[in-house]
Amino acid sequence: MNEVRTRFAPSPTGYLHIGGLRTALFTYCIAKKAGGKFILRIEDTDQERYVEGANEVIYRTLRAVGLNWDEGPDVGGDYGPYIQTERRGLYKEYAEKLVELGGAYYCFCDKERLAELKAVQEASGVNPMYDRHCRDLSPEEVKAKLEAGVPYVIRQKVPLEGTTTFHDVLYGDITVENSTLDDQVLLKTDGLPTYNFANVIDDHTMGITHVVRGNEYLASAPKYTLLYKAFGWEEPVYIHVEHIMRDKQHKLSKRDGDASYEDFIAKGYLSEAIVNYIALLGWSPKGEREIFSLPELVEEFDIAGLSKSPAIFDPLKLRAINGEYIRALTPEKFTEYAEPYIREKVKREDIDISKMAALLQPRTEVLSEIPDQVDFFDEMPDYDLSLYENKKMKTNRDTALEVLEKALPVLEALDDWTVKGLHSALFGLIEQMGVKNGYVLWSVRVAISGKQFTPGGALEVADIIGKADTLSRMKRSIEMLKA
RNA sequence: GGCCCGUUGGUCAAGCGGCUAAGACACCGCCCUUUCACGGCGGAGACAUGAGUUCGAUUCUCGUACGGGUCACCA
Repeated sequence: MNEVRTRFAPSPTGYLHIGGLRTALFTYCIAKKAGGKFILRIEDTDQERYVEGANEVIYRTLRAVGLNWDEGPDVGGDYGPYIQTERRGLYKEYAEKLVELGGAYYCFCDKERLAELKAVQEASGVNPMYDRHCRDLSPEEVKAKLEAGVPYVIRQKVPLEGTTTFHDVLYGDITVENSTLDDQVLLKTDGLPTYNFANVIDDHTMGITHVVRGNEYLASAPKYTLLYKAFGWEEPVYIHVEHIMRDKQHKLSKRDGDASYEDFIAKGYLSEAIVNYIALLGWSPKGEREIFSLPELVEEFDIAGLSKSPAIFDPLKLRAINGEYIRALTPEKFTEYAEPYIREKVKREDIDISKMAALLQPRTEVLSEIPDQVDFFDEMPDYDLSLYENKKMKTNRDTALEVLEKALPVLEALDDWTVKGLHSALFGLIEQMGVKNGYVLWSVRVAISGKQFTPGGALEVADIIGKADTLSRMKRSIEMLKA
């Protein structure tokens, strides 16, 4: 029984798209579920698009989410090198071998001729395809040109007639007419392979058993099948996955500003939540549970749960899942994550961050929304007195003034400045006045926060900002109500 | 345009010939509650369309519409 070997093969473009990350995730799951190997390969054959430092972005992101590879550029392995430009000689060798096998041929057409050809074809409404001008050059002609140093490419020799069928786990058999297939370039003038060729050579020589890739490759898949056949190699299992969309007609793209993993981290999303959410885009687990850690995902993963139609990325759902992860955090961990965000707005040193974090945790879905929730702790903002008007609490400016004037001395006399102490003091007043809790507490909370919504109620806010600040804020609010 | 693929509520989706067509997010209402949240309960909301096959189609076949992919010396 052969070991399952899967690979993630990104191009170093400088950032890792969320769709690519999802492909990596599925690829990883397939390997790990079967106890196999997950391999990282860098597809950098396009010299013009090379971006400095791009490989590191890939390593960093994959490691951050826990998709550790068993073989790859920086960790090595028995099938290296794992960077395509470092395998350059291999492709040429195989390309030449394919020529001998009759599956490819040398082509000396220059770009000008090709452009002209394409222009003519387009003008006459024909599908642009290479006209196979060099396909039947005699061995002597080829030899002469090669010796003369004429630049060349090697093209695939697609059968003129018949059909080709390839198999995809999700889509089943897909059959196409060979006549619709172009004699695509396999080896470029610069001696490097095109994706179409490198991919086949690498997957085979690296012993890849399952290929997960974006569905944009579905159309070229038959050509790969032909290549495998020409070499006499066994094809890997194909799984083409649909795209992640921004809306019904647009893919989630770099231009949307929120398509990369690092964008989401910067916005205060948790790594685990991102992974969990993207797993649910285009894949569904068997049961009704939808919160999974990476190891659980591996355990739960089943190719049968993959979807054949595109999925629209829903930021709201990501938020909700992120909220679940935040709530599941230990208080210590949440405090650690939240502190930098709290500190954006809260500078005073006498504040108990962990108390504040405890209030924030159940009402935070994304870390970046914390600053706006805590902007009143350092200093109470100016606020509109209409905040005191609340129908349900039966409060208004007049009742607020009455309540605050009664509460002030009670609090001034309070020594046990804790939530517990505050509770007994204010509830004593409530009982004495014979009113509902909210009648008193609503006004107090507004008076010391100046906000309609706060993390925690009057007791918690008073506890955190301390006695002195609470009293001075109340006095200020009383003055405002009197004016 | 040619070729390939897809189409279940607003979104993600379960479903694989017979179901009152799951569930989650979002939305609405109620409860809990000192606000907002959290939590609990409930509600509204879908098989693109036309034929066929079948005793019976969301499910199978074909057409139509709509959407996506692909047609590079990019991956």
